[in-house]
Amino acid sequence: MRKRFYLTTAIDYVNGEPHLGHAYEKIVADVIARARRSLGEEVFFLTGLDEHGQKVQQAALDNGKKPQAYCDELAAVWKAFAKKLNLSNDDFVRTSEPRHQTVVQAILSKLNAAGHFYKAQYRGFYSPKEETFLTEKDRRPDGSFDSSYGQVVELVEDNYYFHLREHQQWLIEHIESHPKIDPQGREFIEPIYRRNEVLAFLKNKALEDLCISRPLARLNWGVPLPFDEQFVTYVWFDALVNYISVPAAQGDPAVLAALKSESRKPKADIELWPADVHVIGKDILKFHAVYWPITLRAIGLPLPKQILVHGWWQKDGQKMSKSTGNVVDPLAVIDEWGVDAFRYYAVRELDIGPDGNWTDAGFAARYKAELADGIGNLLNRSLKMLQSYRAGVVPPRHDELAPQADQVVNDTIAHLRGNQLQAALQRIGTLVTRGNQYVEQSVPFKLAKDPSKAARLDQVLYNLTETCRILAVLLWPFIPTAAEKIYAQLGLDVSPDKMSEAVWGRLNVGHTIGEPAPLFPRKDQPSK
RNA sequence: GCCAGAGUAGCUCAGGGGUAGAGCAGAGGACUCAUAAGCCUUUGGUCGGGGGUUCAAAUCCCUCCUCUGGCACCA
Repeated sequence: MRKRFYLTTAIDYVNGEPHLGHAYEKIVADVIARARRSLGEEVFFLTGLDEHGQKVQQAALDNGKKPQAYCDELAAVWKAFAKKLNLSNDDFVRTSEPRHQTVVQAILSKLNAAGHFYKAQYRGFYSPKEETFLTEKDRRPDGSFDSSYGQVVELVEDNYYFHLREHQQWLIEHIESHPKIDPQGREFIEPIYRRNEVLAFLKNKALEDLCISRPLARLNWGVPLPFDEQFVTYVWFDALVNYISVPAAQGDPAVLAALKSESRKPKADIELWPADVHVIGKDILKFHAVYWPITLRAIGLPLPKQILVHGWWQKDGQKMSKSTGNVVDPLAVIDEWGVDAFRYYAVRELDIGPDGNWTDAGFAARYKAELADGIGNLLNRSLKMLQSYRAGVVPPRHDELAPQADQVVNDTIAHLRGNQLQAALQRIGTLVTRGNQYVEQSVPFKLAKDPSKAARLDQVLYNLTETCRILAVLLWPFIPTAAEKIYAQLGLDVSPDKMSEAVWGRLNVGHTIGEPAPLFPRKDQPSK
């Protein structure tokens, strides 16, 4: 029994269509999850849905449905989306689930009993569309509000607030004192410029207390406050708790102890909290880097080890927007190109952190150059030669390319441990290039014409075949089904899902490979 | 407005006082095992403008311009 590598994605707001941004974040998390499993760690990968709130309530009403029934329908869509992306998540949380809500209420009770909340009257402007309170600062000189807020109403109402100010100093210190949490030098908040933003935010002004309730009269689709039935919980407070409500439901001893839960029995074999990585978008950094750590501290739980912040995608250099039709539909791309190509491009094109730019031409170019003509062609030419010249039977081991393969394996593992997924793919790409160069230099097709060169041909064919096998193991976290196809073509009936197999020489003499077939079929674009 | 960061080859970016780099795109070549794939060679740049420090500046300083991000919301 040992602690699992626990990683999460943001939970998506159910009331919308899955788009490229959602897909990207989930793929990044999935690659990390698969990489860690491949490296031999026990992993728990969580994703899910945020279902409460005004907009969902309103949308359900507009559709003539009860919120729960409405969410059930949409949840099916989102779960199918996760499957389509080939996510390897271990659980899928929905905030409307009882297992989640009981934890939210237990936390609210605990924090309230400990005096973290107070009730106060709020008077001011509110945007139902954005579910947010507005201040005088949000007002334009003429007194109006930006149209993005929709209809703005003036409210006078009581609400519960979470004392934050007393937490400001220790949080600053925590962020500053946790710059390096492992040998790769990962920050508590990464990339470092996001960390600096949070520090600047915390240092520049006093935190305003967080409003954690909404009056039942205005919103009933939420988790009721256990100590005041006239209110439900603010959606953000509700949503963040998913990161520990699922561990609680799974029986994580640390979380259950903090909640003093008597209804659930700890399971000794499930140690999840603290999370190793929260993968989030830059838009929700403040919730994860400020409100969430403070909430955890108040509950008495340790903080997550890392918040990994990714950027946003543009399409053709422009912000994606439904109204202009300037969007990338992940499902359409996957249907046309396959899920592996989609996963590959997303991770290869955009490093975790900066914003990226999706272009269809760029996608097609990478598919052709790196997948079809790169790894795909190397595999195909290697196996076809082994099939033609040696009837598909692996010759005796030979280690000509072993040193370079070992280096690529070592570097790739280091990159994966540091969540440097783009760098890992780039490094793997150098082994593909090396394989193709090796074919040109060793000219096996010429050796095959000269019977006196048979021994040399054996050597070359072994090096090529073994390189392909190593590549399958390295690529598995990124493009699992393609990696498995490589193994199948090599005649190996297991999955290349263990990095410990990325060791030169595991392919045995006398083994017979399977049938070669184009891994990423070339797509000749109709010339327009 | 304020605070960061960035402006280097057609594109994406690395370099960070001492002869300008990579990948892709473009051009040329030899080959033929392969998904007409791959490999080799190669053309591109007064390193945003101006001023300064220095024997020497893409690199340090000043100034201006432009872009991006954060300061208020959103995967």
